[in-house]
Amino acid sequence: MANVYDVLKERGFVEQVSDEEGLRAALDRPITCYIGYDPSASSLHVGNLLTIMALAHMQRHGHRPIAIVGGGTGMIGDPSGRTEMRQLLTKERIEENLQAIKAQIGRFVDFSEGKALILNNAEWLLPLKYIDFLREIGRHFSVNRMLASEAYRLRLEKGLSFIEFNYQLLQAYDFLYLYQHYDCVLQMGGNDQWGNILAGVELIRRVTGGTAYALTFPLLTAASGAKMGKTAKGAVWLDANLLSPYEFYQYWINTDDADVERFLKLYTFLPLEEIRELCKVKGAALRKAKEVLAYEVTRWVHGEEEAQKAQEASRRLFSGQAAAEAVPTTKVAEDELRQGIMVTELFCRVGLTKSRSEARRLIQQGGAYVNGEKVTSVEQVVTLDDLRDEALLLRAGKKRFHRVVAE
RNA sequence: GGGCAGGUACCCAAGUGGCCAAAGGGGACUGACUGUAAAUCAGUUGGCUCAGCCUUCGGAGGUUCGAAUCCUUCCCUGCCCA
Repeated sequence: MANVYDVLKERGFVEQVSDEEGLRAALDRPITCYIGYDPSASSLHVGNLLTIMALAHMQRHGHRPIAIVGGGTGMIGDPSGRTEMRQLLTKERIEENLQAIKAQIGRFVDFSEGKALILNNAEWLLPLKYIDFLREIGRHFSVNRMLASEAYRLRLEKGLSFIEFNYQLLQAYDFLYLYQHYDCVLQMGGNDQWGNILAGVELIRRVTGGTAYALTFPLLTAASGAKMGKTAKGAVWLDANLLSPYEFYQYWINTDDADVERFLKLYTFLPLEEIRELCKVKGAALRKAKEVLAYEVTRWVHGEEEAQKAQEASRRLFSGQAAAEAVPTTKVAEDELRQGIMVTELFCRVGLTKSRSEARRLIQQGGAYVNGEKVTSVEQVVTLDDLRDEALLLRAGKKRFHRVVAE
């Protein structure tokens, strides 16, 4: 079997490694590795998906991945890469999120028979004794060095509270703990975690004399510069309740030309030759590759059936046909429709616009459509008669659709 | 605890008694062009019963015909001192 390191490297997962030769050699035999997840939200998002892909690759190559859900570190909040202190979450909130995330990761990684583990670092972090911790772990950290690091320099200008300053020690301690109790020798994470991960590698060396490795993934930004998995409307969630499979599919099919190949390598398991073949073309033909990307990722996250529905809905909408059920839908009382609803009100209600003023503007700018026909007046009213096949298709701009049904 | 500098719309950032729903930039949205891409150009970007009205400039009070702008007080942040 190929060495995972080579697989990860050629698919574009590797940004930095602490000891390339050493790690590659270590990966010749099954090892245990880990990635930490932050329980600050009840769902993971596309940004995390990259790291889940990495865990999946590890597992497929016979290694044992551990997913740490940061029930303990989540109580602190990582200052890296942030300019402001994050809001501290309550214990209850963290516990809820943790359960949700645990279930989510389970869909991508096989946790049966100890083939992978999912652990909550609260288990060993919460019982820590302050003085003991300072004497055993704290003494290995140089404040001077921490302050000099890139991760903290930014925050030094904006302010950094003591609680956040401790984050790195805790994450390093996690790694040490996993090294000692689970034989875990590799920690991976986004490149913003480089400093924290290295701190762990070093702590392991100082405390045990052992060797551990660090590997970071590129912090993905789309060619547009936007952070991966973030849209103006918020994160691209993996949870179907937070973001429907249709919308998820749309996110991917709208990928920049320049990103398609890179994303196919990172977010799908398609063989590299196939990906290269798909991306050989230029121009509009590249849309085929985007379709494959959108379909594959949606399938991996939401399952075959949902992926098919999303794809079909997408194809139909953009070829001018009626709306399929997978399109985001809002129910409106039949009585209300019978009496008639202002278009501005309707666009606002289904979330296509944030306010009626915005809907009004949209109409004035010629970007509002009902059943494919441009809305020409802000006064326009929609009634039951406008239903086609029991549904109403609203469109804002070029590609935001919403379906309305009566109930 | 003391001194200083700050807290403006999604973000950055002007404004320092009326001409301020608040410059400029970023972002976002719409239109043109297109390929559900990018780039480019143009417009829009607090709310509403929209030629008008209402609510915003850290919170609460106050001065004034009139405040984002002045005063009091409270909260928060940074820097310096302890």
